[in-house]
Amino acid sequence: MLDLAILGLLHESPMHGYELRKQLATKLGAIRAAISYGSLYPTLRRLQVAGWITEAGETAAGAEQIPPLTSRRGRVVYKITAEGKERFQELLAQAGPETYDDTGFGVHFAFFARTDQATRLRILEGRRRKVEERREGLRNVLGRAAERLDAYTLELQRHGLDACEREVRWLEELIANERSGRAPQAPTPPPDTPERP
Amino acid sequence: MLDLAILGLLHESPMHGYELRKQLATKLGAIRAAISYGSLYPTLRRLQVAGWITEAGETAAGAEQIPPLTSRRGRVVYKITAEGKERFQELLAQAGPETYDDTGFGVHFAFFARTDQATRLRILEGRRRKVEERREGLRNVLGRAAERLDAYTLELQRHGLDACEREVRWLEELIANERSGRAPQAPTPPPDTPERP
DNA sequence: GTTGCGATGTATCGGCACGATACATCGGGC
DNA sequence: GCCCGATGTATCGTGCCGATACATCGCAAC
Repeated sequence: MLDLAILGLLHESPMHGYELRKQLATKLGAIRAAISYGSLYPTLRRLQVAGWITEAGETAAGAEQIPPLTSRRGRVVYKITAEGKERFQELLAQAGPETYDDTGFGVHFAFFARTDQATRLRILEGRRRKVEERREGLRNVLGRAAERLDAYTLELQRHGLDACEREVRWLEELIANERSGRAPQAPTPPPDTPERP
Repeated sequence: MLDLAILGLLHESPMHGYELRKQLATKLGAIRAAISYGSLYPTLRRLQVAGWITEAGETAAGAEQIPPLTSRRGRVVYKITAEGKERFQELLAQAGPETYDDTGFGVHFAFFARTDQATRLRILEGRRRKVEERREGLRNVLGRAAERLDAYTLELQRHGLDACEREVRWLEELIANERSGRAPQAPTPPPDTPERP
């Protein structure tokens, strides 16, 4: 999952690790807190040995003429390779089971702008299916096993069920939008075009 | 986190691993899918060497007189010890940062019936604080960095923001209920008591 | 009646991600 | 002059996951 996210961000522009982490935090802020360095740097190394990214060096205007001033470590800027772009598309389009869990779906969705409509529909429907299953499970528990659980546990299930139902509705809207070929999303689209003078 | 969940379930009754996994799935169905055996069995071992649980053997009515019929492996039933019960209370009441993330809070909440009101309030408020921070982060991104993100990413943030706002409202309700000393929760409590004849 | 399949049941292995920690530089406020 | 918070790279131990292996049981189809 990290592979996809990192390749996606480096697809937009080269970056060093620290910056990558910050961008990841804003781009995926709705999904996960912030990626740990204990995940980031090993992943970068993995992507590098696989040939999907390369070190670009820090040779911007005004560097390099003072190379070992104080044995400066220097930021390591990574950029995506051609193979990396292919890998990115592959990861983005492929649909394993982990594509539909909370994190996996979130990451895929965040890069929907780089996919085709068919893939978007496939992923949205897969996610819907998974959330519906979860919803049915919660409904069953609330229906049949309700008397065997305490009030707090039940309240937790109710809240979870509510979240599932909301997400399904949200997904339905997105799917309808995709099918009608409309723009990504317009939250309650305005009755008439306000950009027109 | 698994430690708390397992000790909590074994606190209710002794169980073997498979059953534990199923109960966990229904009790925490709103929080997480189902615990992996690759987590469950090592955790059970860990709890056992720590002295918090013990093997209770499978000596129910009608076993043991046919011990090695076909070299039967036999189910391993675990039960909680007195130290385990202490540990459970300790884990349940202690509030580290991981107590307030999605999973951690969910597990704690699922066992709220075994806590005192002060602890419940502390955890509910800690969780609220954390969700509020997340909410503010999303509001900032949607406000300031909106034009630098594509429509799908923005929609993801909107959906995340909505979920945060809902959860904060939910927590507010729960906190108000706790403070008023009322029963755990009553989703729009009925106007008059229907259990009375 | 046997065969085969799904549920029950215990267990390990490789790999990913996390939190804690260490270390170094830089700019600015006190 | 000094410290502190932001920037920046990196490793280590540990928890948890998915895949996999293996064994038993009841029962339904043939």
